[in-house]
Amino acid sequence: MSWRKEQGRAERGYHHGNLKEALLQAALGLIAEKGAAGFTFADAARMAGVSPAAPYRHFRDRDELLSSIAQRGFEQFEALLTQAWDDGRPDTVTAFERVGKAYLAFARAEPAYYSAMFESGLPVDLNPNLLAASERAFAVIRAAAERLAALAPPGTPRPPALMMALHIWSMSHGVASLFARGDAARRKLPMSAEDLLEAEVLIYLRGLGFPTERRASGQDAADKKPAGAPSGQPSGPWGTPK
Amino acid sequence: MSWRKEQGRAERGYHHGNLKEALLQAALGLIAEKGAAGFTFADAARMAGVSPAAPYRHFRDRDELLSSIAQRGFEQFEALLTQAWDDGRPDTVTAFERVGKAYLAFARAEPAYYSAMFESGLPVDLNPNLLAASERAFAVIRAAAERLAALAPPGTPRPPALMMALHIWSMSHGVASLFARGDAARRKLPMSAEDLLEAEVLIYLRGLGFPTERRASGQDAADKKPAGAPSGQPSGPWGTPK
DNA sequence: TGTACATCAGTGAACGCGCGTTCACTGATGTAC
DNA sequence: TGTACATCAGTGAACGCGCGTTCACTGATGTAC
Repeated sequence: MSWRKEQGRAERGYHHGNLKEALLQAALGLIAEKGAAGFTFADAARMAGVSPAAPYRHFRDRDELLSSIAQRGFEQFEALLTQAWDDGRPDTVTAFERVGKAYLAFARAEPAYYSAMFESGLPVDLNPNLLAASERAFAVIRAAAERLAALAPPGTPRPPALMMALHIWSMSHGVASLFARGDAARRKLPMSAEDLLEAEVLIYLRGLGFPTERRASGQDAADKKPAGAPSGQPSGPWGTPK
Repeated sequence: MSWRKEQGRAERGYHHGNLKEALLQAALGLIAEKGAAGFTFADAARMAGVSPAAPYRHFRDRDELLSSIAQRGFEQFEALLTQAWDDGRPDTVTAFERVGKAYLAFARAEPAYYSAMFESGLPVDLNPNLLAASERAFAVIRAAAERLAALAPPGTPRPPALMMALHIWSMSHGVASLFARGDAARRKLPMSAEDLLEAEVLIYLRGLGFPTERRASGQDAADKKPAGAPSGQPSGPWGTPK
């Protein structure tokens, strides 16, 4: 946000120059503040410092603006997940865990995008662009699940990689929606959402036959995690069972 | 819905007789139709066949009506979960699975309640009645988790029962929100949400050390499930891994 | 059993408001020659 | 390099609409005696 945006029309001249972008930013702010349902076209125009008719040059209506935001959200989400996955480095299980945490981080850091993507009531299946963006994001999780499936120890029955990916998605989504959202509807929790999800994923992976002692694959040297990070007990991230 | 409700004022007389209830029902219908954000006080009044001022005799404002619905939703939810849990019969694992399915069934059958409870943006933590109702519902899951924890085979590390309960909650919530919602925002899935969740919970339970061959505890006689129900392969509910 | 009165639930008209959308317009920008 | 013109982006006034909320009111119900 450059300071020029704050100046309003006095210094702006007749043409805004970057109104489409400004409207998207304004809407993001409004959604973060009042929820996807609370934002209005007129309000976005006002925040961008233009007349209420101006947005119609760039978006057919409110819904088109909202789906643009959802779409951009999925793109950023995909980028974040890709970065977290880091092609499975230093080892598949660690990277997999990191993807889950990235999911939470996104919900927390970008409540407006999250809300537009998952809670705005937009029928994702009916909007081809949106659906494609959503699927590209999910594809990151799916690719990670494929790698995990290929690595799974034999002997334990396991579902297809697609289903594993859907499991991870729904775990992450459940924790994020209930406990890691960036707005007032977040529920309080006697632990961090990250620890909750980490334990959940670890138990799940153990159910697939993976050994889940931390750093079991012996790649400690490559592990980027700082020493002293929480949840490092050998028995898992939840302390000692009684 | 009795036919009398449809008649409007002509046969109703000056007093409605049951306006509070009628407003709740009307709001439920509107929320199911247009989402929690889309329903208006005036619309509810219109549907109940009274003037726009009448609702103010029963609810301070729109928000109070909305939280009443959320609260009632949590109460019905609690009842449904309690019934599904059935005090752990015929065996704990089976009953536990059934609780998960009841979660999905609720999301599907009562999209309006579900939306008011989880997606309306109501800050549950700030409304004591609502919070209490929400916690009573969660307590059912928690009690089930306690029983499960007490039963867990020794040797496998496991988290406190509270955390296990939160895991089940978030799994169910994730699957329900993404794939089993009763409205247009539901995402398509190449399998049933029920099967997805069942597999997820089974893998999770296996990760806790439970044997997960179906009906492992030998109480088949008491099992209420009809023969021929899907997902009965011995290796789990997802078919044969390749 | 009847009457007087208090209480309650819903009326209907009115208000100010902000929204979405349209319209003819105008100032700015880009381009052909 | 200059000019004419087309195109584009934003204006501002206006519209109809439905909402939330208030108000004095009135019809119905219940109750004391």
